[in-house]
Amino acid sequence: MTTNKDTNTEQAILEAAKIVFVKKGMEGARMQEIADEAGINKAMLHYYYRSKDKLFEAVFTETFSKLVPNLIEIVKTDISLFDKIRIFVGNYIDIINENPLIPAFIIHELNRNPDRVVELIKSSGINPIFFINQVEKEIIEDIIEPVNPLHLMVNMLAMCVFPFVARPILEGVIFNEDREQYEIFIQERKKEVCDFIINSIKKK
Amino acid sequence: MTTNKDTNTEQAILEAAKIVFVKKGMEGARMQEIADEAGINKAMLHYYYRSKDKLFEAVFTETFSKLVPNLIEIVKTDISLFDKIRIFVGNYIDIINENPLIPAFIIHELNRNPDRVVELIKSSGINPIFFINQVEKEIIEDIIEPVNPLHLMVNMLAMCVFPFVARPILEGVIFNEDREQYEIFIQERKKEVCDFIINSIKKK
DNA sequence: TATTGGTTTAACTATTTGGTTAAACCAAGT
DNA sequence: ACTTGGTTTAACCAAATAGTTAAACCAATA
Repeated sequence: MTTNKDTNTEQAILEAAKIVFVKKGMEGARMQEIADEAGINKAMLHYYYRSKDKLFEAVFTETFSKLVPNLIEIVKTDISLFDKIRIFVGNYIDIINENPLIPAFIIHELNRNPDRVVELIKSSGINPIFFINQVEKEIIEDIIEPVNPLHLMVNMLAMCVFPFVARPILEGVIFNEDREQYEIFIQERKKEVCDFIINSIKKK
Repeated sequence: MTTNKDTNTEQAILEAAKIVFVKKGMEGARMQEIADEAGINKAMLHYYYRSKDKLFEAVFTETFSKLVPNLIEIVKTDISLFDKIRIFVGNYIDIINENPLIPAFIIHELNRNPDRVVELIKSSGINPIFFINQVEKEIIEDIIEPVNPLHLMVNMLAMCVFPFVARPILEGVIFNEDREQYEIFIQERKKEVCDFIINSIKKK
């Protein structure tokens, strides 16, 4: 009947909604602002996505899934723990660096609707057991020092995510609003965090 | 003129507002909900604090200052880096554990109003230079391995804060909603994080 | 007891905001 | 050219919500 201009508009809405929702969270975002961002009328949002809730749901699911698949692959790959940590940390930091507001977005939603987020994670294929098993295996094989695998994993994730969540603080308090320096810092971290972890668990 | 019942009410409002704001953020919170929580009329909120903004400001400043002074003392104390890390991590985790929603609250506000938060931090007396200097000193004195002090500091903060921000994920995905296990995990971390850090930077 | 002045309440207002609707628009098919 | 059916718009509605106001309340005190 007509061209699939609908796909364009629908996608444009999603992109705009992503920008606004990720920045302001569900409650902070205004439908009007999303419409403006997409350069369309407010009624279009409802035409394509029924309600604010539905639109948010679409944005959240899409945003979340951007973070996951790559990392699942890495964790399942059959390589040494040290290599795995290097690749995981490097990729994770790179991915977040491309969408640096995502962590705060997920944290906000995690507070607002913990069950949904947990459910999403569970059904995403993320399973910490792979990583934990490998750590335990390499401890037994005397490749690394004894270490609690769960704490190790949480430490790794923490060090990757935190600098993005705390970006305004780092940029404002440490780097005197110099974005360049902050970006260098983030790039450094890919090596720095790995060295820090491996240094801590390697056999002496 | 009258008793200082006003102080009671004013304080009651602040407590109630803290609970609601910390949990739901500025936009998610409703004045009516705060009034209900305080067991008073909605108009009282405006009588004592003029506007939602002003009330939020009061809550945020108070909440933030709960986090800071203790830690500033520790950082300035003249003890070895290892001792300092042990005390800092232990105290920081304990303090947050008493108000576990504060980190997410600050993160949310950090996104909404970065400048205000950065200003507040700057004027709070927090100064990373003390910590950084000590790290550099102990490197020169050959007490610890060479390490980038800034990354070290960020790593430490990250590992302390992250488990609270990600609590629903840990509890839901790792501990199968068993709050007890999560609490044990947090307690373990006070030792685990310190060992992890010190292990990484100590001379071999 | 009557006055005073801060405190509290209930009812009200103005505005914001998510959502609806009916009509206009436009590209494709006949 | 005209019909058709999805797309887009402007105007509108209803609910939610921050904020206001005027009157009632109450404890101290003269």
